[in-house]
Amino acid sequence: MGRGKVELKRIENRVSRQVTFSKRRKGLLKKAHELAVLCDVDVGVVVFSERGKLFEYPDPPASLTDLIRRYEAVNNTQLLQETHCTDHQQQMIAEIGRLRREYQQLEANLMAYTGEDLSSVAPVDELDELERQLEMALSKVRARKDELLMNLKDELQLKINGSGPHDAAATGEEGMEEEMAEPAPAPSPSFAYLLNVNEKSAASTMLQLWPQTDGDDDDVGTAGGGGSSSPPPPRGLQLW
Amino acid sequence: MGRGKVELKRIENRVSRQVTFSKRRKGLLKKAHELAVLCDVDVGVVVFSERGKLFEYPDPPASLTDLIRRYEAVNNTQLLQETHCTDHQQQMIAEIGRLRREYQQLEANLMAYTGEDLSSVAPVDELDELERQLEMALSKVRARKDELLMNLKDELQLKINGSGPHDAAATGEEGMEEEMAEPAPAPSPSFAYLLNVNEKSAASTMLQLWPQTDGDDDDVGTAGGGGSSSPPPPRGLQLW
DNA sequence: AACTATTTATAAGA
DNA sequence: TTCTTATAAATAGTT
Repeated sequence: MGRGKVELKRIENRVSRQVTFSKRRKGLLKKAHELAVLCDVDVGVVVFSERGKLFEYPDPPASLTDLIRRYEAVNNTQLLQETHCTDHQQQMIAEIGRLRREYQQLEANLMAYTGEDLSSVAPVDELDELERQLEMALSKVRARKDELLMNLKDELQLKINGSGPHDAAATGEEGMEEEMAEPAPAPSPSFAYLLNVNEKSAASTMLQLWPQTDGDDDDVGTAGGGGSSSPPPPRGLQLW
Repeated sequence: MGRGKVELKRIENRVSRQVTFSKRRKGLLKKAHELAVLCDVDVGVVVFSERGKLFEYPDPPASLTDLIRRYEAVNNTQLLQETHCTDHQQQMIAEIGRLRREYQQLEANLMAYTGEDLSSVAPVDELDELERQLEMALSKVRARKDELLMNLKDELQLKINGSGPHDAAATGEEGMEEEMAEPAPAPSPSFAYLLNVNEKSAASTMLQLWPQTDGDDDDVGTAGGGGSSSPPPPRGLQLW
């Protein structure tokens, strides 16, 4: 509903995400209310904004608590009453501070790299360095592109020469790749506009922060050529 | 929505009430899902039919329990002074999760931009786009460098020629932003190797997480880049 | 369950 | 953020 159709995926633009959140949250709570009234049933809704703010139905959560009890009864769930929070709070605070700092730093780097905000690159010689790096990056990207294109070309040529009862037609220029060139890319998480944070698994959310499987947890094989870097270390600290 | 408007009151007819319940319940859960995905937030819905049957979102109620826990935490906090920490904990947990996700995303972008790891940029046309962006960045950086160099040149020339004690220099045509032009960068956060987190600015930043700028209802501005972020509820207990 | 005619919800834009 | 408007969706009443 709206001027345009919208894909069911995380809205990357921060502002529109916020706006949409506001509108749809309101809509959802309204729907919940209508359902409850029209059909004379019990409905409970909780929504946590990105920053942890709570929105709920019913509004005076008088009965929401009861609903939750009912829910737990049905599910045989028990809430743990943990009161030992203080210990870990310091650790969490530290963690958040660290993450914020790292994020800002990273963001500044990206802004510089993009040329969007060069204010963090004051001295001329740093600009020079940045220029060099960009040139490097550019050549790498071009190399990669060429590589892919060459692979594609080879594949197509094979199809034409080799077997061939199948159509070898449209190959002319419409280089539609069916998958991608051979041995490399695994994830391919939508590149889109740089700087836009794209999320793949928004759906059922977090609270799984420290996966418990302390062993290994990365999924993105980083570590490009030489500069492997380890980002936010999975710094242990089981909090629960 | 429908052939006719309906009053917001219990539908007396048993059958239509049942039918409407079925339709609207489905609609509600769908809306909940959309909200969760589009806005990347946590949403929980429970619906008890008249006969007590439970319907819920998220579907595999894996996290619904967590949501309830969060809800209780928030809820209790308003009443119980003792468990205040849990509230903050939940918020902190949410914050940490969000930061981690955003950090990883940003990192992936930077890795791509740097050309260090192009695995996230699979399709050829995305590489093409990236190439374009890098070229843009490069030209911006060069422009900035030239600009600085020109300023420098002018300044020097003025010193040689005019020798006026005061600087009336570079004002000539610099449409520069007011804040930072040339007058000596204060911070200069070491550009160095991209990806390297510079720890200098660490100290002052952190632990100022939720500025306590109490507002009203909706949460507003985020923080992502700018940094300013609007606080989660005032819910007492300053931790820092 | 399907099928429309309508009402709602909203995405964009101001 | 709120208002407005064009459209997409949800769904009430019908088949």
